[in-house]
Amino acid sequence: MPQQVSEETRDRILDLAEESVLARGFGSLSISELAQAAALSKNGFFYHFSDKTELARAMLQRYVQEGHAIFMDTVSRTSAMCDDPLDQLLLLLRLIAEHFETLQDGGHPGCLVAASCYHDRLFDAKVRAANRDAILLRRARIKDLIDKVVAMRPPAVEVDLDDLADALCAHIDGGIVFSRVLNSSKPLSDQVLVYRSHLKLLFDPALR
Amino acid sequence: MPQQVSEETRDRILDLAEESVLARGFGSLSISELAQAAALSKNGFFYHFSDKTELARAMLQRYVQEGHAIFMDTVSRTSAMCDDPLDQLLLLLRLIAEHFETLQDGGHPGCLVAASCYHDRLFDAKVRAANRDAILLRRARIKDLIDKVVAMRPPAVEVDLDDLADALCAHIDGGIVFSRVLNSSKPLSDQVLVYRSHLKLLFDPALR
DNA sequence: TAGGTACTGGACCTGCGGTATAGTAAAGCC
DNA sequence: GGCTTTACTATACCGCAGGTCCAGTACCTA
Repeated sequence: MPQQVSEETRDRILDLAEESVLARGFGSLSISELAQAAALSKNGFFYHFSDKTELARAMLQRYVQEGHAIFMDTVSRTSAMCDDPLDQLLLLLRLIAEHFETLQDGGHPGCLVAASCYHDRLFDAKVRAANRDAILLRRARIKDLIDKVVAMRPPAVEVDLDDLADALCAHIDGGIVFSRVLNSSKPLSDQVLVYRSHLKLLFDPALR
Repeated sequence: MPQQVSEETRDRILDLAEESVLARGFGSLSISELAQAAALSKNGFFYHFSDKTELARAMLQRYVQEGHAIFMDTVSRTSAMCDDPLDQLLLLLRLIAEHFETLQDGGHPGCLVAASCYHDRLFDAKVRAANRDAILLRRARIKDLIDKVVAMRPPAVEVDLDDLADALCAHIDGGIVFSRVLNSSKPLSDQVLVYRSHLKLLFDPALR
């Protein structure tokens, strides 16, 4: 009865799978339960995904694409709002922190990249490679922003810019762990603000 | 045939379980395989742990205790090596970074606290509470060190000291993700050094 | 009306978590 | 030397989940 298009059902499965994987881990994801939650038979699930690994691949791909789109969208909004690269970056971080803070009950659902890195032996080399590419792409996009800042004013101390770019993701991934364990969205947004404060110290001449 | 004491076998099981959980996640941990790897029958495993949840509890408990002991040991070594609190803290971070850098092939095995926070719905409230207490304890120990620094010299900008203490764990947890995904120990030690550089900027008067 | 799409239902196999029962080799004790 | 405890093994079993196979079927499009 294909009144419902394939894409819709696929996305519904991915939504439910993502929620479950972030809460219980990939190995504990039950395909029967997942199918039931998506109002499908077990075979209905296997019509869309050949097996669990293909599901994992699709989840990660969608997660990375969506995350990248949201990030780039926020970047373009901030660059429209102010001219100075440092102001743009600081504003971006404030927006990210505010976004995280508005997340209610239970805080951030979790980062699939971080979660899947703790399941990596479950996946094949393709999935791991996609994960690596996703991380390197994000580092590159953040580094673009930092590079623009550095071009205008040198940092207060010497620092590797790749590492500095990675540090944002580190604060976020670490902040997610705190937020989950302490069951509050505050530690996550606070970690973004710690990073923001670090960049201000590094680049803001008014503080020297 | 009790020529081997219970503790030894238990620790052997926990070692193997930890390795497997960090590589594949808790849900994918097979008790049959685990028992076989530990040269035990399946019933031999259940002699030591009543079920998977008790295994998880024991793993986390041991991980947290050992981690705390190593951390406190390193702290006492650094406090014997220099007098100034800032020097002690900066030295501690350098030692931690160096320790991480020496880890070969595949880098850091992973943080069980971070891994288990992505499996938390699998565990009971007791395990989650223990996890929370472990994180708060570690935050408190790091904050002790930062407090001593602040007592001697104020930070360059206002910053929440709890958040600053959390940031170290965030850099480490995030660094572990990078190290695992990029298959190198460097990103992890670099993240510790980024944190170190941040603290120097905040507290070192020579940089102002 | 033919063929593709998006499924359902049911049978089946394998393997795992977990339980139960019976047995056993070694060590410690009295 | 016998008794108990410790630390297991072996075998059998249950229920459930992942996954495969096959036969069908309601709807849509050409």
